[in-house]
Amino acid sequence: MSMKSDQVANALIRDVLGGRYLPGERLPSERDLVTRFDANRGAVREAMAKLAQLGLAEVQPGGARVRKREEASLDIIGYLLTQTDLPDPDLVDQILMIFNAMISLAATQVVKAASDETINEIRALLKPLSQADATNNDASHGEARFRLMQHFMLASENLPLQLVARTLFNQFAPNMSAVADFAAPDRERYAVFAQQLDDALIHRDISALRATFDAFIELNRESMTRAFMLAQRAQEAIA
Amino acid sequence: MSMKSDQVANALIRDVLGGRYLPGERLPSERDLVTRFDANRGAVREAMAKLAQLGLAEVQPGGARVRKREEASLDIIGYLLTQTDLPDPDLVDQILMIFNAMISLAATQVVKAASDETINEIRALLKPLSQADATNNDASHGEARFRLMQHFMLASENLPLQLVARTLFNQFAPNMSAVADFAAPDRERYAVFAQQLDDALIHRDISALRATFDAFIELNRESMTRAFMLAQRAQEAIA
DNA sequence: ATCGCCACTTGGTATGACCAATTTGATCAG
DNA sequence: CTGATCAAATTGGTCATACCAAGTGGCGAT
Repeated sequence: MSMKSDQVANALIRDVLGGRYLPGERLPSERDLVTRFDANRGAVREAMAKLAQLGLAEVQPGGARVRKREEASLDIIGYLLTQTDLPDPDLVDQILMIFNAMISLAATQVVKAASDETINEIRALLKPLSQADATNNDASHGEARFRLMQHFMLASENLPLQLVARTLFNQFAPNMSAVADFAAPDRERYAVFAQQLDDALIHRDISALRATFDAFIELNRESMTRAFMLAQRAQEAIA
Repeated sequence: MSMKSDQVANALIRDVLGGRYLPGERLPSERDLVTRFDANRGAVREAMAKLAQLGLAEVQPGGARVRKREEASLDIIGYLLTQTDLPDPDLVDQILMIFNAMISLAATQVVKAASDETINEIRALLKPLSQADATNNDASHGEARFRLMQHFMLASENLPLQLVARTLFNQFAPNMSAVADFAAPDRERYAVFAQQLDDALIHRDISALRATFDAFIELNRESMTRAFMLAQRAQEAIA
């Protein structure tokens, strides 16, 4: 059970992102929302403050107005993903693209500046991914990938980069459970990726690193697209 | 004059980011903050809600605790930049790095998918930057650069990418006024950049595009570093 | 049709009170 | 002395009510 102010905020966010209130339009007054949600004005105010902080509304004496979603905070992504039953594949693709760009940037920084010790730590994390045969199950394979990315992030020592990546991941992950079941990792191609990445790390070869991550992005995108198709089909089968 | 709740929030944010309250530590109770800031509890609660929404504090019945800044929202960047008189050069460098990665990604998407018309629109924006001589003043040169980047963003049609870039820019720009005066654009190198970018756009050459942006990043970084040194010196001259 | 004025609406703040969850610290059993 | 336990104090969450200042909108005068 969540707080009342959060319930109100979530409902309003859903309405705004769903297009019930269009950009520039006036939002109902706090006193009206009190009756609509059967809440206290304090709770409604906290909800409105949250919308304002998310950049979804501009609230002033006289009334609150909806802002364009392009002017909002990154934190609205999570709400956008939950607007529909199944997350919008295009949006997921775009998020993955940025996420990979962040990791690629982190990796570049690591190759440029990290100590040999750090490089070796990361190389150690590549081992579980370099075996093409399924000695580990899908879950542990996923965990290995996660640890690898996380280590790149930490080693980059770039706070805003970490914030972007974390924000995206935290909003992304919980919404992908419906699709995750259909995303079996392509171990062979991951193994190739791991091998190339290892080489790039050893020689501190930035362009090779970039090329490897580009291939990695494609791999991610393909498996995601496939998983989405399967999830879609499964959902239609129910209906 | 801003709202009381904002004043309280800003003060608390400053304290948290400044290390007055360490991660894991308990924040003062809302009732204590009421006396400390001479505000009512509603205002204090809205301030605490803002801290929670920024990911700086975790607030539960029983007390609020500070969270690690790595777990915060991207929206704290602006506050981090204002923590000191002059923004932290390292942080600025990191932000620029991400910002350029975003534009580079946007440009990649544009080259991959945009219509010829869009490509030509962007090429038109390159003209003011392709002249090495100072026919336009520094301000209009800056505006031309801004319009170029903005057009890439819009043309990418990638919402999360726009959100990341906008968030960073909006928090970054207002804090760089103290340094901006010392950042005269290197027109010659920008002209080279514009020419290479034009070629990459014409031939839709992604790798050339990447290489150009890499050079652009370096150009940005160098001019920023130089501007910071000059600003630092000017500030020391006052003191 | 335009401008200026005024009543009304709206958000911002302030008190005071009560509930539920958590924390705290004293107490007690081992 | 250590630990588990339980009751009291503390804390956040919600509610009701009231007042102020800033913006809105409609009215009438020009």
